Amino acid sequence: MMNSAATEDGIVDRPRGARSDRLHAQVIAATQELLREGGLNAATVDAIAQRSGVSKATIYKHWPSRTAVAAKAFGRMMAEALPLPDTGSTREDLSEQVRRVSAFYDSDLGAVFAQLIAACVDDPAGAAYFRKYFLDGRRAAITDLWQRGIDRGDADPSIPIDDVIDVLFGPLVFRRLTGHYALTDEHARTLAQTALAGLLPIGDGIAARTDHNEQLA
Amino acid sequence: MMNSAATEDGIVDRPRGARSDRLHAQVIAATQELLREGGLNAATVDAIAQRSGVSKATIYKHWPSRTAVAAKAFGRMMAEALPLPDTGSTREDLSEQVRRVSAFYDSDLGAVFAQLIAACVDDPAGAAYFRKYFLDGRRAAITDLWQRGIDRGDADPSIPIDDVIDVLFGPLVFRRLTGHYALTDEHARTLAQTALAGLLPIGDGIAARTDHNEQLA
Amino acid sequence: MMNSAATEDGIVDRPRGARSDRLHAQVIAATQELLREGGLNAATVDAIAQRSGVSKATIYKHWPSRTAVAAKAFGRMMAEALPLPDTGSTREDLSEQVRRVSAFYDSDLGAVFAQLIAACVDDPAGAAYFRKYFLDGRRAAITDLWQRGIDRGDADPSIPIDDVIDVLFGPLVFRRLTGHYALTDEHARTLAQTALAGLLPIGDGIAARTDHNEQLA
Amino acid sequence: MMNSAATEDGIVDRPRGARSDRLHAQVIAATQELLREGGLNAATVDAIAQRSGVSKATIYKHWPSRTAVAAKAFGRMMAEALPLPDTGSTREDLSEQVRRVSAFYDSDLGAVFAQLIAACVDDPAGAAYFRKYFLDGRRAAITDLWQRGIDRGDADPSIPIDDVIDVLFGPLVFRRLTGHYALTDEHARTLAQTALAGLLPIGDGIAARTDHNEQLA
DNA sequence: AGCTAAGCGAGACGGTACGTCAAGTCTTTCA
DNA sequence: TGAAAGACTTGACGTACCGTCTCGCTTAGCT
Repeated sequence: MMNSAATEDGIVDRPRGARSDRLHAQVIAATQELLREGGLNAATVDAIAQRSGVSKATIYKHWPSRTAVAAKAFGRMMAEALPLPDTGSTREDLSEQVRRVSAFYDSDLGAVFAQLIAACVDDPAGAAYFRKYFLDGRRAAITDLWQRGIDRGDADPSIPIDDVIDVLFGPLVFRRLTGHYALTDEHARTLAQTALAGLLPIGDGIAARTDHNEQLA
Repeated sequence: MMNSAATEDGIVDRPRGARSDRLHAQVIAATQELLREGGLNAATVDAIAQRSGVSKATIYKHWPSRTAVAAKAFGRMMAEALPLPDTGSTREDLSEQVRRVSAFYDSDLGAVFAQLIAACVDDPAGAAYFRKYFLDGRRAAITDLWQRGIDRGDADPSIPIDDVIDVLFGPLVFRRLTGHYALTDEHARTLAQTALAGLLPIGDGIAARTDHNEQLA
Repeated sequence: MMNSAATEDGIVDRPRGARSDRLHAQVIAATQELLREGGLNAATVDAIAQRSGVSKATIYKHWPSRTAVAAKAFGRMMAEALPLPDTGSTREDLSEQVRRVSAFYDSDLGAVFAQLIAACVDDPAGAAYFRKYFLDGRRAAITDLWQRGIDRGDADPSIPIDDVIDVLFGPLVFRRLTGHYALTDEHARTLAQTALAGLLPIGDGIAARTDHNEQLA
Repeated sequence: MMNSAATEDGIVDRPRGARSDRLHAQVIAATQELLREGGLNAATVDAIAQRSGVSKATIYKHWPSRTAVAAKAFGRMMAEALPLPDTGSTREDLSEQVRRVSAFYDSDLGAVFAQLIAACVDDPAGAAYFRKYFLDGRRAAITDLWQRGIDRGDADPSIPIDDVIDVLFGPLVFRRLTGHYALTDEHARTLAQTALAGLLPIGDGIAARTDHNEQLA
């Protein structure tokens, strides 16, 4: 399945050199165009090869699978999208971000996002690329935002950041993939509120948002 | 794409009659076997036809797509799995359920679940089946659990049930699909706690878990 | 390598039926065109599929390999070529036929013949087709010619027909393939004479052309 | 197609010098190993380059094509194989040689021989190498044998030597390539007898093996 | 009981993309 | 400066699976 040296996480150790880098960039650019024009289904390896002028064989030397190419191209493409809000309030920031991400998922590029996640299910190597070139960046951004909150004193440092991120955005991913609940701004706003406030009332055997770590003992 | 009358939600209005019902059951049974043996990839339409003794053409008269068949088979297969806990405490019940679902996602059949979600992305008709025969049942169960909490007084009736469900289980789906965070029992336990307690402390401009609807105004 | 039921000699037992027959004929016709236009190299499976309107997958259901398709197409194409001479003299007939075959090998279609033979070397299944649809017919024709000579009394029935054929035409094949000796009419005429007369003089411990079987004792 | 100066017959005029000679020898040796181990298909240019430690570019400076390399390697490899018999009788010598060559063609290296001939069909430059480094030597040997016969008086000097060789060995080549007739010792023996005695009886309007040239007039 | 028409089994088919392979060319780097 | 290393293009390969389609056979259900 893989035809190049690969590090343990499935990321291919691609050829080095100026020429190689140029080809690499051409492939990414062509893939981005195709993703924009017709989604993941349009970004076949043949189409990428043709559009980029780089041969299929070379593409398979640089990436382990089509999904990996698309994941990297998509990650680069979205790098500057969805800039973080900075209202001074962590609650506001997160709520706003949930709404923005919801709107994004509901867009054409959001469909590409869904296709990529889907493609990762049977392609662990591709999934590694998706995480490295898309997810990691997104999650780092939210982590920054959260850290600001901690510094400011309105975020609880004892909550695992992965929980923070996934409780806020996991629901949107779930909804986007199965379509069981519409990705409207209204729903996003409510979701943020629900997630941020916690589901159950205080005093149900647990103090709300205090002493988080203790509860695990 | 569809070769039978279909209702607006993509569910095919299949032929009626005893014979038809028998064939239907055979297909579902064969598909379940195949899903168990080799996941979604093993459940090709050809394989289902061969194993069930029902022809491909007939299968496509009963379902709009392969995904739809698999979704229904999977739904039936999982119907009795993951029975709801009933500890008397909503918090305990939900926390326990999050852990069970996490363990399920981490299993072989959890992989099938992920494959089905993935397959739904480019197959709206299949997605309708997945929702109808799998998701809806799951969500109804959690809804019941939540209702018990409301009746008991430890659940807030103003929170949209879709938020309840998705905040608790969306993170697990997200993690299962991209693999960015392991589905361990430890993580599940913590996640439940985080989701149930709310992310931010009380007094950050909002009262925790009270007067939920008001906030939307 | 083979994806259809195949008889022991490598000939695929292709689907039956009117539609199937029509497709079969289309493939053969398209292949013949391509062979004429650009030789074996032009008759790629993709090209045949495109030109014939028959899909690649179907072609591979009817034949075990590209060589097999080409061999059959070529055999059908050449069926009426090179009609046997009938001068009343076996010597004259054979000599004439050697010259005709030499001229044929030297032509464009002779090049295709050489390419087919070459392709058979690493494709036993293709070779079976080449023998069945091309060689066998040719050899049967020479056998007929030879039988006329036997009936007439000027051919020796004790000589194995395979020796007759191969001594006369094997040299031409050899020359065509390696190009070590030109396929001129002059050379063909001389070759026929040499082959027909025998290489060594009478009285070299063996009687010329008499009692063939005895010599083996 | 060719990247070095080449003489008119396709033989590359390779670089001179001690270093160059060493590289040349390494390539030939590596190719011989590969041919022995896995036939022509194993002797890919990449494999030869790797095994010999000589780069592909350098190989293409010394030879016009892969076939050419293999042909030369094969020729060198077979140089001492199949030594000529010398029984004192031309008939015996030739008959014995036909049997030896038949046995050789039926061996593993005989398969390589067939693959090389096949490869020459679409590679005139390679064919030139095959003739120069393999065929020519073989043919010269038979020519010597035949000359001994002429000197001895039991071979007819008027028969073109190319006819002698091709009538005797062309049939074996033909049989080896298409597999239409088995390469058994029995068949070889009979073939030699047939070829050496001539196909048609004396008195069929031509004197057997006499006055060969006259017949052409 | 026989007729008829829908339902069905069997499986051929087109389409589309996949990932692979090897030949031959070209570039970069090293000694 | 010449070769090693190896990246790159090209072109074809054979495979897989989807969803469609055609052809008879079967079997209800009606006459």
